[in-house]
Amino acid sequence: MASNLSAAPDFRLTIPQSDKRRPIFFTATIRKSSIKKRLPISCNSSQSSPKTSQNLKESPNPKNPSLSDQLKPLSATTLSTTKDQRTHLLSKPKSTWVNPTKPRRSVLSLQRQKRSPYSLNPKVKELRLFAQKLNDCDSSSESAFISLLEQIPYPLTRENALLILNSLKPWQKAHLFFNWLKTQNLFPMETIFYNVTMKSLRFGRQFELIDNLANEMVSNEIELDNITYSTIITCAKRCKMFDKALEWFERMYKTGLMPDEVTYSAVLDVYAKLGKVEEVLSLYERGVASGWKPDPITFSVLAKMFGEAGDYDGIRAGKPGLARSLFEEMVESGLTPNEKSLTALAKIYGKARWAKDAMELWERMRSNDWPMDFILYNTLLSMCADLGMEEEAERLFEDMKRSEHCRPDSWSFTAMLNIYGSGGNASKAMELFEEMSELGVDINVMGCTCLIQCLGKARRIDDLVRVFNVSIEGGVKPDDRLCGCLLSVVSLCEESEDANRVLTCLQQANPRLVALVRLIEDEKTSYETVKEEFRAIVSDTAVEARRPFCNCLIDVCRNRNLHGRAHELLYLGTLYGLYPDLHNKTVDEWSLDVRSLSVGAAHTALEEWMGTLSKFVHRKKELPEIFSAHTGTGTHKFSRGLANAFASHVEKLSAPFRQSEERAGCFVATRVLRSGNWISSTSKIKFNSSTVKIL
DNA sequence: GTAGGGTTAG
Repeated sequence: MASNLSAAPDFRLTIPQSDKRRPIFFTATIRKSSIKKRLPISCNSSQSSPKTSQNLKESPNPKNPSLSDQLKPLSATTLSTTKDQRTHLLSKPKSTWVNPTKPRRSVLSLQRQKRSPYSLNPKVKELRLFAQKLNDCDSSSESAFISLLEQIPYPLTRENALLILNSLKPWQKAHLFFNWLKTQNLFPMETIFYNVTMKSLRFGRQFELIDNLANEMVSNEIELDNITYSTIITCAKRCKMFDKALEWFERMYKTGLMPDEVTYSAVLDVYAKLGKVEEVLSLYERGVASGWKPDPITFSVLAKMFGEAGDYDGIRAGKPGLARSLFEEMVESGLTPNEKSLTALAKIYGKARWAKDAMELWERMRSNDWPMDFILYNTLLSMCADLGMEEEAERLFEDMKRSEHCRPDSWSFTAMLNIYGSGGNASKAMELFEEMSELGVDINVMGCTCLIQCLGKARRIDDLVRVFNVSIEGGVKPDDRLCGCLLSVVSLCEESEDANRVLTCLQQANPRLVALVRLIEDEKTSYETVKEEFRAIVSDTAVEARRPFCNCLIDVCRNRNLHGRAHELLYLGTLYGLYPDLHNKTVDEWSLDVRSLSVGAAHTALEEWMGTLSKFVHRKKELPEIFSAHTGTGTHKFSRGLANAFASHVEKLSAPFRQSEERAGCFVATRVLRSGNWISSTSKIKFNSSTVKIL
């Protein structure tokens, strides 16, 4: 086949814009350079320079499938792609893939790149000492470093140079040494010298230097091997330059080099970090179809992705199930899961609220004597916190105390504080706090937040104030979440004296927020004033704490019977984008989603919504058949109680919503066509139960 | 950190 490099098609992977949110497989297209309507995979894609592209000896030879080809939807090749079948595929890859008449092209090399054998260097000790001297010399002076280098008391053979290069840190020194070596012309600079230098540069996150070195290799026709590519790719990944990582992966394919499993799993992780779940699964499945048996590291990459991709408050998205199938497959194939694989899985089970699987996993870990480290212990404790498994957490915590290398640290204590906190066990949480001071384990801002939340719910304001003060003295820097937590306690306080004591704590952490509370409490404050101060504070607050701030402020108002102000705040929250998915309207159904709202904010939102409906009725505008309000089922520990509170509020308003039997966590009312006679009274709309059919 | 891949919260 004639190969004309300049006319070679652009094989960059592209995803049609309209397909970005498709649940199953995206469509990859091989784009000719003239077609520009597609989105590149990265938002900031940079093309390699023409010079390096040519030097890479890229070939359109179909034996070297491009990444785009790897990612073609399986439906276009041999597999159907429904979720059920995928789960089956993951558990029985071989039987699904056998196709003797048309074997699939391999996408990765099953043989991991061999390293050159380590030759024993008789001068290893002395050379290490010399390298240490180089490491110790003044980093700011290049000339001092070079002159010291020139005093090397040993012949600078290839092996000696490699040993020194390997021992130099930080990256600046390794880089200097490497550049100096090149000027000495003592021996040819082979791939391994570049690889070792690149690894050092990676520690310094010096992607640009690595990129330069890689291009230099291409120019000088020094072979780039799998170790080179995986180092480049992981450096780009660590620098969050995902487009560069993928670009180098593409370049590797184009030169005809097959990735081995290390490079391949590094790339899977790049896609995982980009949130491109379907692409990861596609690559994974193709790898398996090539005969690859993924190892525990690949499992961790996939499992971590599943853990982050799941919509855990929604319909569960099927991802935890895939992680479980993969895990079982891995164990069945004879691999022993390690600490990191187990950490990833424990995290998923916790987030997915899969208590039974979590318990079984733990039993298996114990009976099989699978490895544990302190991160795994801490993750298991967090999992117990997610699942409310207090006794199991206590057992684990005791295990840690008895262990030699996994003594509880501030993470472990925080997890325990979270467990006692979410279980409402303020006494045990306080015992833990005392234990921490005895053991000299400092409480951190997260532990402090959990404990204060717990003490606030138990109305133990004395303890709360003490914990806050001790934490501040111990160096805790309050963040926005801790402030939100204090504000939520303020909203719970029935006695103004208690509220004021908590506000005194909050004053130290966020005086402006306290000033806002004072403003909104004062009925004389104008809406415009509240709006301006609210906007200023929200824009200054961490994104994840903005909505909680607004929720709490609304709660404060409601608890002080300042309903008008609560409505103003809900409006402001909506105005500034804190409640983006609150309302949804289709022709047939109008819905209100209050899952991310506090009880007070949810009440306010319902009143607001019904007020709007009332206006529609008055104006005789067309109404949908169904009205629904989503409170969630309360499976998440922070959303418990919302459904109950909502139910009683609905009853108080005599609104005809009832919990739906078919749709969990959903209140539904429906309009009766024959009448449509909606009656409103005073400020609230009343759905007359004689005219409204209740589902 | 002895040429390459993956781990922890409120």
